[in-house]
Amino acid sequence: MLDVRRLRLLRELSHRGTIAAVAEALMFTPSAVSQQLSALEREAGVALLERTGRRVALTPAGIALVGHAEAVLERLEQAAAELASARADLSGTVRIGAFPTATRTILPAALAALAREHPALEPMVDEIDPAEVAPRLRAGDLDVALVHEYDFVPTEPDLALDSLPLLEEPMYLATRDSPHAALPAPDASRGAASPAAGGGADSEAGAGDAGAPARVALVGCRDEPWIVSTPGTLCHAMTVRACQAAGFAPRVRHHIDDFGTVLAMVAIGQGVALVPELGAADPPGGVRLTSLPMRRRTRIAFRRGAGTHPAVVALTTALRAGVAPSPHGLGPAPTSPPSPTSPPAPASIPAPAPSPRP
Amino acid sequence: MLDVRRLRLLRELSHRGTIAAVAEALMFTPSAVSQQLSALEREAGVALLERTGRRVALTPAGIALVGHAEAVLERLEQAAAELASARADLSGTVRIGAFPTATRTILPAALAALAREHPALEPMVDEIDPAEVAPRLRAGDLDVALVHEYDFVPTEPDLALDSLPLLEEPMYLATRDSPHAALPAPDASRGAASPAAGGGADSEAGAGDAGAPARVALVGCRDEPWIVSTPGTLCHAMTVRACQAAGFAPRVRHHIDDFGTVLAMVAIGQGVALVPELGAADPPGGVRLTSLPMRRRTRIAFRRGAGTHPAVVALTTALRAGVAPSPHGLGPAPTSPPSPTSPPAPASIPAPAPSPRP
DNA sequence: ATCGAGCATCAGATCAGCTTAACGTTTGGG
DNA sequence: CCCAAACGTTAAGCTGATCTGATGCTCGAT
Repeated sequence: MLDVRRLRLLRELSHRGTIAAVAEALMFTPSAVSQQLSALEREAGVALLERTGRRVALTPAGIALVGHAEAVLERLEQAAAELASARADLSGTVRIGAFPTATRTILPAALAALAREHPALEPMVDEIDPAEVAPRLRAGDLDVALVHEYDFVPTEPDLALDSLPLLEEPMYLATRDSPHAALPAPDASRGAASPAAGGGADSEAGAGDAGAPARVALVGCRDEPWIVSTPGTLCHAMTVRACQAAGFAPRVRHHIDDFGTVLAMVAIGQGVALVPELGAADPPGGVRLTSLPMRRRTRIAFRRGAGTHPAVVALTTALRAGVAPSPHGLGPAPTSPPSPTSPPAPASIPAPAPSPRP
Repeated sequence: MLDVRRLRLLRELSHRGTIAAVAEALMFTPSAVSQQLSALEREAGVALLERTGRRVALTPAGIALVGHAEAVLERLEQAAAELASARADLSGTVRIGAFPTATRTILPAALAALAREHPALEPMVDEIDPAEVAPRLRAGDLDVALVHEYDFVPTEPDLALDSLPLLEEPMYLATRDSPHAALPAPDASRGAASPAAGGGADSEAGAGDAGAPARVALVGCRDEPWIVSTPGTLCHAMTVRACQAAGFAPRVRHHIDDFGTVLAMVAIGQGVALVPELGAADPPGGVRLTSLPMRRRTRIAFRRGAGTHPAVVALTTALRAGVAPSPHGLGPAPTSPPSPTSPPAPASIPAPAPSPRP
């Protein structure tokens, strides 16, 4: 009988590409992974890995086997979920991954509700960029994660993961708002003073192609210094891609992840930035927020098969309850098909942007 | 992650009922099985076994988990089958279980063809009663098995196994055929001299209810001594049930498994017997064979998921080729729906017969 | 009441699998 | 062109999981 633990190593290898990465992800030494994969090949009787130089690649048989591994692991996840449902009290720990903004805005209320409903359930939160979520969910480091996806930043599907929509929010262009501004006024300057008041309702082109109108708003800032997130994060990719789509490459001055800090920097004229509504809940004075027709969609991701796990259900319920009745303009995500085959969670930042660079 | 080896123990327990039986089947000591199941319960966090006196029973959670175990093991079986397909040469050993008659009649030709087509494949044959096939397939002792099922002997479905039809043959009542017979002549005495000549085509009621006509033929022998197979075998159950359905309990004189020997005993007047056509290919003189409207269906059984394993496919092909062009009256099984969800293989001799006893 | 079947537990032995350490190879950069 | 970092493999040693064997208990049958 094929060893499922070894199949799991193979699956990780198919995602990460190198044995060293698999080892790091699953907390082993590369030696152990190498030995176990060799053993797997031995019991399979077929070559699964092709040693090419200092790198390994999966053979067709290896790729096929990964498919079976995914199926088996999914079923085991389902079994674990059913067992957890059978347990009388919902106890143990849930490891939650969340991007920084979510940790501050939507998570606290959800955790409070969770503690009220299930006192024995101990949530553990990890602040983590969505780009790292997929590997850590697969590896079992995390059980649930809040991720977001932006227009312009495609998400590649992951067979091992599943996700449900949570909310959708508009994006804003943050510029300095001073009467004697040296900044060129953005053309589409209908900017609301605070999105918390006006809400997301004033974003004109709700769902259509976000390219053209966004370009109009952005090109006015093509010569401004930009404040973006740390390279490697999804938010960094988002800003760069949006600018590329508008036809220019942003001149980056600062790398700052926290949107509160970003807005403070904008207020003192250190640059412009793109911020999502949740990151601009309480903007400092002197910042003009221009609603863009780009949106950010936040989803709840988990391992495929774990969607019925009571802890996941409880957290999902708590998160939705915390989002739905909110007076904020950001509505809950349109109750889109909550099918289990809905677009999976994002993995990592892929492929270069298709737009040309001047 | 749930340990699949332990899940396999749980599945076996659900079939066999006692830890001791599981241990014997999987070549462990009861101690090891007990420890592993305890460990499984610990990692499940729920009670899976209910210790009731000196016996264990599965809890609802345990039963549910068995369902997942079946699914996981089936998928692993599929994976193994696909890997074997990817292997260039079909080599290794196939362990085949077959009932004695099949071992002598249909298996040799198939093994010869198999050796011709796949010289590197080494078949190992175990002569075994169909009643024991299911456990041994599940345990991995066997890879493929020839089993048969009789009218009157219901087969209980087994989620872990799958099967394909191979052939169908009529049953005969064997009685002494002497001019000055002290035996009462069977009413439906149209007996062909040799079934190999007349074939199964002269059995009147092909598929209909076999009860009534069979009763007519059998009741004439209600006072004869009977020769039946060893208790515990499927063939034993078949004769007893058929007689019960005809309204009497057979007076058993001999327990003999080999149908050739049975017919020899019939020829010298030691009793009467029910024999399938394959068991009566070359009957000795002095035996009258009366065709009955009962049929025996032979199937090829294997673990669910292994249906695409090249070794299984090769053996199935060889068996079918050996049966189809045969000049014998016994046709190949009517090409009934070869769906993978066709009636699974027989397990063991179940439930008492519904017919009353005088 | 006694016996045997079945299961749990404990101590000891065995073996699979992990880590450390050392080595060969490849590849990208200076 | 050369070097250093990255990657994978192998050998040796160790640890923990798991199996065996012995013991004790409970229950049902003779």
